[in-house]
Amino acid sequence: MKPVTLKQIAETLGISITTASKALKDYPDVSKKTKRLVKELAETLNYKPNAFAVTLRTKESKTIGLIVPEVVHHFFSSVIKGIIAQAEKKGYLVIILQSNESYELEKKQIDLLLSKRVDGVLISLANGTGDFKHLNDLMVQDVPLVMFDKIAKIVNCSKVIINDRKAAYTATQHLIDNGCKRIAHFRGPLLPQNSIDRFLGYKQALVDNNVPYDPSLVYILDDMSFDEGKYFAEKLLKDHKDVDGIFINTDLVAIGAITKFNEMGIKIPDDISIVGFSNWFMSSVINPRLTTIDQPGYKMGKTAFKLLYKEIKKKKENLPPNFKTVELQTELIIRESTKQASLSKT
Amino acid sequence: MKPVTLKQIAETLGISITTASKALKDYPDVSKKTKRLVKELAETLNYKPNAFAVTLRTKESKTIGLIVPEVVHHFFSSVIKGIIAQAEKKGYLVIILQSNESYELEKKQIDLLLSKRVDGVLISLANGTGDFKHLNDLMVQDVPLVMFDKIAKIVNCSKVIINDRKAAYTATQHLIDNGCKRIAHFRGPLLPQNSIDRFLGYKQALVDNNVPYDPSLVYILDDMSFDEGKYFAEKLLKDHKDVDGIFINTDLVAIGAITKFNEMGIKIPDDISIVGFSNWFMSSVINPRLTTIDQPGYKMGKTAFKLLYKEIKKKKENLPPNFKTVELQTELIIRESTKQASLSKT
DNA sequence: CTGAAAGCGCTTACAG
DNA sequence: CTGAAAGCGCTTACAG
Repeated sequence: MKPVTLKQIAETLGISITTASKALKDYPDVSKKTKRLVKELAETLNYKPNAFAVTLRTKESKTIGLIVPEVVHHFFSSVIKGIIAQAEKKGYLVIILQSNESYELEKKQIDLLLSKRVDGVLISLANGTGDFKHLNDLMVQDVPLVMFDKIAKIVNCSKVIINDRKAAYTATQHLIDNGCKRIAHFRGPLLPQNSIDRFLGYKQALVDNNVPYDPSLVYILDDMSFDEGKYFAEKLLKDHKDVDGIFINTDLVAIGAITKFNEMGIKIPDDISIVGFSNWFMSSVINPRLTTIDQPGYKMGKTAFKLLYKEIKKKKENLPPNFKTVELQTELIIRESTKQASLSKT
Repeated sequence: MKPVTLKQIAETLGISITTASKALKDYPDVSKKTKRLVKELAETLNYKPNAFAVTLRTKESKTIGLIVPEVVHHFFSSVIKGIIAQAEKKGYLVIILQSNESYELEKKQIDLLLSKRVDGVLISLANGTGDFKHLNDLMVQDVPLVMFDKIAKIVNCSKVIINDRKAAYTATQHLIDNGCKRIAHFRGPLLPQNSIDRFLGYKQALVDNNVPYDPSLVYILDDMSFDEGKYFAEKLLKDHKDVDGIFINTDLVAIGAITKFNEMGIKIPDDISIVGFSNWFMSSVINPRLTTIDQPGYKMGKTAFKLLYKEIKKKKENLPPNFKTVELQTELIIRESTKQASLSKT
């Protein structure tokens, strides 16, 4: 059965399409009786306006696009959940695309979203993304854009971030407060802003505490996977017998490292203290429970949509955009993988 | 800047819109020169056909809807990834909605997708879903529907499932083979077909092995969460001092139970053997490593889209639908949370 | 209070 | 090889 159209309703009732349309939308200049008739019939026939016809007229698709590097990922799936929840409240639908950390894919997907005439785009950049022309395409076409988590500082748009540098500083400071002298860092790939910032925060904390910075203690990971965590944990011990602390980007990697250390009989935190990043719930389940930085994914998703929504509204009202960068709070969650600073001080 | 239209291209080149349209789509009856000119200009202006106008004409949105109970969930996010990947290959976009296990939300979302004129719908039912009228709306409007994982047997459409009953039977048999006599079952809510089937498989295995079935050993969980796993692990031990095995729906719950047992000093598998379900990667990380049933999420996603694609094609060619139920293979992954049958037999 | 008409941006059967 | 015309299903300014 073909979907019911306004025309059918109008013909059945012997009125014009115009009146039928207005009746459904409660225009004040339609009689109560007509409204009732139209609405009843629409209900009976299960009429739903053809969203494409509406969009074509109104230029509003009530749909936004979302590009994330990876869907199967605790942090991003939390963000997705936040975005969908908030979008639904405002009557927006979300098309989700996954860049697999690839610049090429990301570019294609922006194109796709552009041709789908989405009302706005939310993006967390791929690790492989080094230039931002594809984002410019959005700007040029006046499609509102909000970046979150993995952002590009140069791109002029609203952003939702955490203070990666500060969070990493806090994490490293915590290790130092626990008496660590030789602190390694498992960092992410070279391009993403957040792995740069976390590295910078780590380094700064060392400098501020007069702990010598040793580049050979910094390991660059590609996948940020559990297996990489295991691999580099073992490698680190081979390279440096004297490490006593590690600040690790992403709990998943940290849990890999803990697993390997457990297998090797290394005691955590007695031999090595570990701080992770993200506060994935598994980090409170692993043995020993992982000290980490809490990174609010769900909230980030909600906030990102809210910012996007504001810009969509601004655009509709022909107001100039008002780019904002919202910084969400992070928190150090102290657990068993570090000696508790508070205890060792008393 | 407004998006470029066909009209602008045609006017710039001094040709008709018709010809411009045909040139871009490589119709054979357009001269090479015209084609070249049009294509070049389109490229320069970064022209992208307005998808809504196209859809309005062609009745094809090249978009499908996906409804899952929960996004932040390892199994479902794997399915999502499979679906997006496969959809992209065929040029389809995916709108993702989350029902939060609520029938009401699910219903609303079907409505939304219907008004968005998606070409097809993929769904895994909410736990709260007890009737299927909302799915009928899809059928009536001739929108292809494929269900996966949490399906309704009565609904007449294509499905992708695993043999939950057989898998649960295998899991329970494995516990019995390991000498377990008092086997508990942590099952899911009452409505979903898969928690019913798993329960049935569990029961059947007991009966076939002359192990008495004791209803008080079956616990019904609501959330299937980590915390519920902990809670019921403790409760189980209070209720039944003599349990020696548990078959637990979902690794997440099983990991909760293991965590609680570890805290309580219960030895796994010496005191109690445990088999989980899903083969979430954390199950090979937890201590002891969890014996479980492997449930192929990514593959399920790919398969579900493939089935949907076939039906979309059938519909376009005005062929009758050909509903199929694809059963994906599961596998028992034996790890440390059960005594290894092979070893104990030799 | 009602409706004819224009138009959103495309595609395609048809005529020349 | 090219193009005028109809139409997809709506919305809305305008006339009556």
